[in-house]
Amino acid sequence: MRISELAKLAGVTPRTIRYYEDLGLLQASDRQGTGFRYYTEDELERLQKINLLKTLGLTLDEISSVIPLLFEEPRKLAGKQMLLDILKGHLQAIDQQVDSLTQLRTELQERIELIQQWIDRQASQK
Amino acid sequence: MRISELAKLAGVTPRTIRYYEDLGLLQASDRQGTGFRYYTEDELERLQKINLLKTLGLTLDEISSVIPLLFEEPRKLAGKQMLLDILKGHLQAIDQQVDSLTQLRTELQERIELIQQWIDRQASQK
DNA sequence: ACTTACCTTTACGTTAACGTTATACTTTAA
DNA sequence: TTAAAGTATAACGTTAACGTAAAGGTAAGT
Repeated sequence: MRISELAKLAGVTPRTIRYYEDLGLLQASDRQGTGFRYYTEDELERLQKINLLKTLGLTLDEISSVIPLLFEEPRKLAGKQMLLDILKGHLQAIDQQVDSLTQLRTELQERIELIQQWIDRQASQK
Repeated sequence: MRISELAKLAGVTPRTIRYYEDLGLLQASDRQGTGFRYYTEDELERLQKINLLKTLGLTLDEISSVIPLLFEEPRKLAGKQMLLDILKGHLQAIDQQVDSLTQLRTELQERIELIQQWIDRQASQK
């Protein structure tokens, strides 16, 4: 597929895809010289993963350091204990984020009930 | 306390605090004319909440719409069913984000184990 | 070969969220 | 009451993550 189709499927614009290519985040699977860029399902999957990481609050810079660890073949990554530590660091960050979200969730829930009570009380008062 | 102390406690700069004031996100508890701004624990708590929401990926604009619902007294919010719906929307968004994080967590975990196996295999091979 | 619809690069523009001066004013302590 | 340390406003600067417009190149069908 070409760039516009990929863009639609991923919910972004062609400009965004080219921008990611400049950053080294996403390469076209086929390209001859300065011709059109062609993509496959693999690039779509990778792009969707990038979008997911963005909604989780990561910058493109941070994503650049995580994405390879998720898509590169293990044997190319192996031999580097450091990478394992980085991944484990991300794991911890995720756990902490889940904790924060869970706490915020509780707080929101309490607030909702409080306001609901207020509404109910006003309704029964007239 | 004054602006610099609040800034330190919250891990931001004074500039950031004034910027939030411009956006209507955080008001000083005491202010005479153009004199110094004074803050209390309440503002610290609110500022920390803002920081939390930021790490969760919300923009300051989005935070502006959530913060009042968390800190305003219920009776001022009541009477507006709409607000309840907004809060419930945020609840759903949080649940979805937790799901995404959980899935990413699993993926990371699998990756870690894969790489670990590779390292172990290489170690036992010499 | 030619049209049509997309695509290419280049380059300047935009917005959010502050950083960084510069200049003047407030507080507090001596 | 004056010196030192912190703070005030105003205004221009910066970076990330694209948007947008211009000028030309490509691919596919006819």
